[in-house]
Formats: sequence, structure tokens, C-alpha cells
Amino acid sequence: MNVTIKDVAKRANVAPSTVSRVIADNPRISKETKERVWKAMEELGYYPNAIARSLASKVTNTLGLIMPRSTEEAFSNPFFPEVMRGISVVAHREKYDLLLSTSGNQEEEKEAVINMVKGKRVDGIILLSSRTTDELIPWLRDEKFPFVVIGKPLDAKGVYWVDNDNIGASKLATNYLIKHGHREIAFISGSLEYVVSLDRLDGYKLALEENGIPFKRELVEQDEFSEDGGYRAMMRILEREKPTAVVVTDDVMAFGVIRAAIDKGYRVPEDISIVGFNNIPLSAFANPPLTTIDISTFDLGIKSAELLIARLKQKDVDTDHIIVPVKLVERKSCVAR
Amino acid sequence: MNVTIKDVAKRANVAPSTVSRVIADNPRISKETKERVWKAMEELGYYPNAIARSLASKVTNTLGLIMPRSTEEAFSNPFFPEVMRGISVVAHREKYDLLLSTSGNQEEEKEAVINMVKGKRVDGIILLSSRTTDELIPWLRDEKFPFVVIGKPLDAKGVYWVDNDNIGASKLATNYLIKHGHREIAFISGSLEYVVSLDRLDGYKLALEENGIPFKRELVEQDEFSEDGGYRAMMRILEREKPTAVVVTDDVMAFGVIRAAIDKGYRVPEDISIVGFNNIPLSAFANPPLTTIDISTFDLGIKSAELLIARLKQKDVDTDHIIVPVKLVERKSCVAR
DNA sequence: AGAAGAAATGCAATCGGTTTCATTTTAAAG
DNA sequence: CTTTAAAATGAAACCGATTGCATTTCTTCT
Repeated sequence: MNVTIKDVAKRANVAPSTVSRVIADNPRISKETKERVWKAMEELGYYPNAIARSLASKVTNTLGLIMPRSTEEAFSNPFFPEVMRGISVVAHREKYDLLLSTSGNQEEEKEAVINMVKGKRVDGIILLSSRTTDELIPWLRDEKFPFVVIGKPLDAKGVYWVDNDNIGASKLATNYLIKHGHREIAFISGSLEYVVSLDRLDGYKLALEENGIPFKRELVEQDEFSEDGGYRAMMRILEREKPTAVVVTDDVMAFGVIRAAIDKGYRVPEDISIVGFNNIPLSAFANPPLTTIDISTFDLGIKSAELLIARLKQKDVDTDHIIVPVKLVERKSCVAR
Repeated sequence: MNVTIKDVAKRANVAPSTVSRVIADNPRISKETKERVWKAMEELGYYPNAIARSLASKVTNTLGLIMPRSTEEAFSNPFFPEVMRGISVVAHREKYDLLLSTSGNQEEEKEAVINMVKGKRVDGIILLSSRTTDELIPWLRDEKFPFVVIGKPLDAKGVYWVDNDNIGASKLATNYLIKHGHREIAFISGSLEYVVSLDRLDGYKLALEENGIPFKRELVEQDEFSEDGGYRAMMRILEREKPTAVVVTDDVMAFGVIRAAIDKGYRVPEDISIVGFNNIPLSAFANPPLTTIDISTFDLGIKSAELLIARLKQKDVDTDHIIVPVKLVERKSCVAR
């Protein structure tokens, strides 16, 4: 069998508990003993069993990552790899590993979280996006399990979260179009079951209101977070309206929106201007290059991991949320009228 | 404290071992007892502790994913999220979770693997790319630990791997350019410490040879797998040569190559034709849309996970490797001369 | 030299399960 | 109504660590 702490103990002529303390570099063990034990570990090629250690110490040094919906779907949108990139940087720095649950739908997602939490497999959890109907958030809060949500939850009481100022960001995008002389501005977002969609819709409405432009329900559509989703939503709008500009809350969707506009015989940006969200790498290379709101996806990852780990280390952290700034990246998908 | 198997046992008036058997749905337990135990579990809100279970059973239902170099870097190239997407589909189907180690360099990578393997944290490992100088592969093989490599290892003896026919793929790309009348064809790849770069270089040479075109060392460059890397490599070539076409073994690098060509006053594709590799989403939208070799990245993920899990389930699998087919996607970055 | 306190180490319980083997219960057979 | 085998359950060891508390050893002081 494998070499265990006991084998090392025997070889070094000490008790297993002593070996354990040597591993932890406990100051109550004398220099000499430590050296003897280290030598024994070296000679036997000992390596601690992380599972056993976790069981005894109740610490896993692992962060759980929960993706929205199916893991498969999530990986299709560049947003998630990018936020994971941020998370991984911090996780690495702080010596945490990442456990990805692979769920297929909302029910499995719940199951996955329960498995992580009750199964004691992780020290904390990052939810990669917050849904309005999320049962996970209240559940985790009630369990008093450390977690951080990317995206402000509907009910943020007692939960730690990291997000952009989505209302402000959406106002920024809409105002940009208004300043360029647009008044018939459509708004396309992902499902309204995501808080982020709701917030951005609010920002859009606010911008209109502040500029005395009446809100028209017919100019608003939702669909899934994909190129096709954007295409379908835009098609529906173009069936009934003639917007001169559109705010799309996701760059991937924006590509679909552009495609729909072109299929309907419009030119972008000459006939219809477009502002996207997220500033994914593709956006700079799109045709036309997409004007978009850069939400600092990478930082969203960084901050959420930092917040979670801070919470893990000291029971109480001064802030319960972090707002990551956004900025508008001007490219070629908008035109003044 | 938490509800354990013992609490359930007490409540159901059975021994802990019986409860354990009920969880495993062992047929040697009577229907009535099972029902009594289930009821007790339900009433107490029992959930098995995965860590304890792993410790005893030596099974984790987790797959380890090892990214090349820094995890951060890996997430920047769309290749990796896409292969992970494939892996996650299979993992989900087979009820495995994914453990991502977060390493920063080659040394830490080794450390991470040792931690996973010796720490007994995973049942098997997928290496997301194989380096020529990889110590990991021989080490894992010697440990007799189940693992699969994406990318054919230099020494494939006794290791399971999934890859494209990279030599063939590279021949395909090069021949395509040759058929379009090009003879001064440059070749840009990532570092030659990756087997994939080596193989593709071989394919390139082979294609030249078969068409009686002399190989010129000056037309070949390597750099890191990034846009900048491609830019630098192309710049170096353009300092000394005047190729009419170039094969670039990574789409992200190809964008840099295009940028370099344009900076040097060439037009793409009119002056210089480009063929990329990987067919990442961005490629279709690039300017010009990139002609590229589609290596079925998603399938690479699917197949590697399937191969690993097959190996986990039955000690011996009939094949030790899988070749995923490639195809050339013709777009607008090449022109005949 | 003996007592007291500090330093170093060991003992044994514990974490929460699984699994082998023994024991009890039940059913079938003689 | 035994005998015997099969079925169901329990007892206890084990997986590989950690940790509270007890014990031994070493200093230091009187």
C-alpha cells in the first residue's frame, strides 16, 4: 500500500502525531526531531493524503465554482472563461484549487451545490451568476456556508457579491446613443430571470426618461444568451418597429442582432447603430468592430475570489460587496444621426 | 454538529454499516429495513460526507484537469475553454466533477499533479497538452495512475492519448496553399517544446517535399501562443523574407500575423495568404475571415474524457488512443496566385 | 539535590464513512 | 421438530490524517 504517516512515524521513531505536527511545521517540535522526520519522509517518498487531511481538519483548500445552467452552455460564452481566468489567478496565489460541478439544468445545479456543501468538498463557493428565482442563494445563506455571487442578487441581505453597476452601465450605453441623436432605441437582453437583465433594462428606461424619450414596450425583447438568441430577438423587433439603434446586453447576442439587421436589409452602423456589453475579444474584430461596454470581466473574477477567500480567512469582512467599474469602448458600430 | 451515518443508524435502529449499505442500495438489505433507513435519513436531513466516503472507498468521482503553463494563460486561448466544454459534457453525463489545479509554471504544474495523485483527490487526470520535455507523462505512467493526454506524447508507449493527425492536418494546410500557386510559404508555430508544433512542422516539410519545393529554414519561426507571439514571429520573418503565404498553427497567433503583415504594408490576402489552425469562434468574424484547419476542439474534449472514464471503469480498454478528424474551413484569408 | 515550570512528544479519540467477517434470523428441507 | 442453508444484520477494523490532553524529558531556580 501507499506510505502513510504511520510508516514515516515508525521510520523516524516517533508517534504519528509528531509527524503530523512536523508537516504543519508546529513550533512545539524540536529542530532535531523535525529533521529526522523530514529525512524519513524523503526516504520513503511520503506525500500527505489530502482527503484524509480534509476529513480530519475540515478544510479542503478548494473553491467550488457553480456555472449557470449547463456547464456546457457556459463555456460557449467567452464571459465565463474570462471570469474563471480571474478566479484562477487569485486561487493560485492563495493556494486554492477549483472544483467545477458539471450540471445540466437548474435542478441539477441545486443538487451539485448540495453535494459540494453537505459533502464538505469545498471551503467556499462562487456562483457565476445570479438568477431572480435562485433558491441557491437563500439556501446557502441559511446554511451559513461561505459563498460569493457574481451579480447582485435580488435580495442581497446577508450575501456577499461582486458586480458592476449595471443600471449605470446600461444608462451609459443608452445615453451614448441618445447623445448621438438616436431616439428610437431598442433594448435586447438575455432572459429577465437574470438579475443582470433586469438591472440593465432599468438603466435603459432611466436614460430614456431623463432625456424625455417615451419608453416603448415594443422596442424591448429578451432571448437566450447566444448568437441565435440575439438574432431571434432582433427579428421580432424588426417585424414591428424601425429602431435606429439598439442596446444589446451581451456581445455574443449582439453578433446575432447584427446578422438579423443585415438579413432584413439594414446596414450596420449606417442604418442601425449597436452597443454591446462585455467587450469579449471577438468584439474588436467583428465587422463592424463593436462599440461595447467593457465590464472588466477579468476583475469580476479576481474580486469575487478575493472576497470569498477574505471571508474564509477572517470570519468577518468589512464590505459585503464590491462594485467593479465599467467603461464604454468606442469602436465602429455606432453612427450619429 | 452535522448529521452523520451514526445518527441515522440510531434513529432507524440499525447499525451504521446497514445504513452504509442502504446508501449503496446493497441488495442484501431487506426492503423493510431500507425503507426505515430512508425515512430516518429524510427526517434528519442526512447527506453523505463525500470526503469521508472517498477516504474509505478510495473513489472520488472527480477528474483532474491539468492546464499547460499557467491556468491564467490557458484561459486566454479559446482552445482550452472549448476542450473543457467537451470534457464537461461527458463528465456530467458520467457523474464526475472536475478539479482544476491552478499552477503558474511548469514546476508548480508538477507539484499540482503530485498533489492530485498522491493526495488521492482525483480518480484520473486529463493533461490538456503534451510537451516534449514533459516529466509528467513518464511520472504518471510509472505511478500507474489513470490519465489521458490531449496531444500525442513524444513517447506514447503505455499512455492513452487523443489527438488530431497533426502531420496530416499541417500537410493539408500547406498543400492547400501550394495548390493555389504559392511556393514561398512561411510556417509559424508555438514553441517547439510542444509536440503539436513539432508534428505540424513535419507536415509542412512533407508537403513541401512532395511538391518539390525546397525547405527554407528562414521561413520558419516560433513564438508563444498569443496574438503578440504571432505578431513578433511574423515580424522576424518579414525582416528577411518575402513569403506569399503563411501557415500559422494557432488562430490567435494568426491574428497577430495578420497585424504584422499589415503593419509592414502588406495586404491580406492580396499580398499574403494565411491559413490558421483551430477554427476558434473569432476566426469567422476576423477581417478577413480566416481560412483555418478545424481540429474539432470540442470532440477532443469529449473523446479524452470518454477514454479516461472508460479506462477508469474497466481496467483495460481496446484502444490506447483516438484520432479526431480535421477539416479545412475555407474563408477569405487566402488567394490564388 | 529536589521542586517547579517549560518544552517535547506520545496516546488515543475523532473525522464520517466502507467493508470483511461473524452472528443472528428466517426460511426451506428432511 | 430438528438440521441446514440462505438471507439479513451487526461488530469492529480500517481509510489516513488531526488534535486535546496526558506524560515524559529537560532546564532552571532555590
